[in-house]
Amino acid sequence: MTVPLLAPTVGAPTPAAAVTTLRSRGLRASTARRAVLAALFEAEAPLTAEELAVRTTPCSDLASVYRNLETLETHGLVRHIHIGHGPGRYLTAGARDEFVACERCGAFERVAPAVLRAVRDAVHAAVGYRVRCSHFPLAGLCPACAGDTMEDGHVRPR
Amino acid sequence: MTVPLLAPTVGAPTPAAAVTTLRSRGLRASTARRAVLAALFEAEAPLTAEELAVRTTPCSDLASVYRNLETLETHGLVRHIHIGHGPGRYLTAGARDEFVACERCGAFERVAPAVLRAVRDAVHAAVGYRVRCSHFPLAGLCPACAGDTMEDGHVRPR
DNA sequence: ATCCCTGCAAAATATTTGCACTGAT
DNA sequence: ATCAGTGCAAATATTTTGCAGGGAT
Repeated sequence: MTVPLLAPTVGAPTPAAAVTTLRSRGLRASTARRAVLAALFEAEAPLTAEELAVRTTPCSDLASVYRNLETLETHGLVRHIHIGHGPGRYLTAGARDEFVACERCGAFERVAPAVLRAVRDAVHAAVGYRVRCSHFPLAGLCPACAGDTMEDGHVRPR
Repeated sequence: MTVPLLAPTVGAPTPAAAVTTLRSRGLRASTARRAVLAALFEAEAPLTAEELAVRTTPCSDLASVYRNLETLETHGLVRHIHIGHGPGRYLTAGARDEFVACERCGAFERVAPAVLRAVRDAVHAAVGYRVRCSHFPLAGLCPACAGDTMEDGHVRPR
């Protein structure tokens, strides 16, 4: 896939703007590509390739969805995150948001840059790594799942 | 796989101790199981199921390695982590270490609990999640890869 | 002797690739 | 008219599961 790890966020505010960007790079605005872009811009949450294929048939099939997501990602219009063990989830690349994800239920949400600044500083000072949670979210338990945690560290069975 | 998310760390200091634990739980100390345990206790770093299968043939095949890792994990003798996109990596469950992993080169290392306390506090205060980096490591760039980072956010091509 | 555990093969999940054809430019 | 991009099928990678036979207790 060769996703640039720290590509500058290019992004585009609308599908039309994305199409313009594509053309300016010498890429074609095919029906399948437009359909994927439209679905991503309409989506309220990050979508899997499978979900995108469903929403774009008969305009696009799964293999083309993957190929187009890769192309769009290479050109900074799309990016994806990995929530737990599940399939990758794609989103438009406007904001370089970072995420926390619940290991137990798969819930996830955006984390404010300010919070992560503290995280980055602590980890950088300790081990020299530059933390970045925009591709692999910070893992943990969401409030609801953490509420199930008992004193001894077990998770209460549901 | 149903790995208990917050199972208490049982662990065992040696393969022999692990065998004792197995027997006390009514499980059998089969040749394949002993071979997997021996390989994990000898390993310097976390191993993939594939690597374990290679190191244990002809004592154990890949499907049995997976089944045994699951059993051993359920009983708190083994655990695994996910480094980037790669296959899961298994290790003995003695210490409930947490990790940071480099998204670029796959390097990883343990993070001191004290450092993560700061991380956990910051994230819990901000979004209510309880951060835990023992299964999905904190992601970022290792010092070497971060050194390749240029001012504008690009990663310098190699 | 019981039955947990094994090997082998096939399935499941997620993603990638080969190839001939079609549509955007 | 060109050739980037497409659909379809097959391949790849990781992990799981069904089943009949074997070994630990």
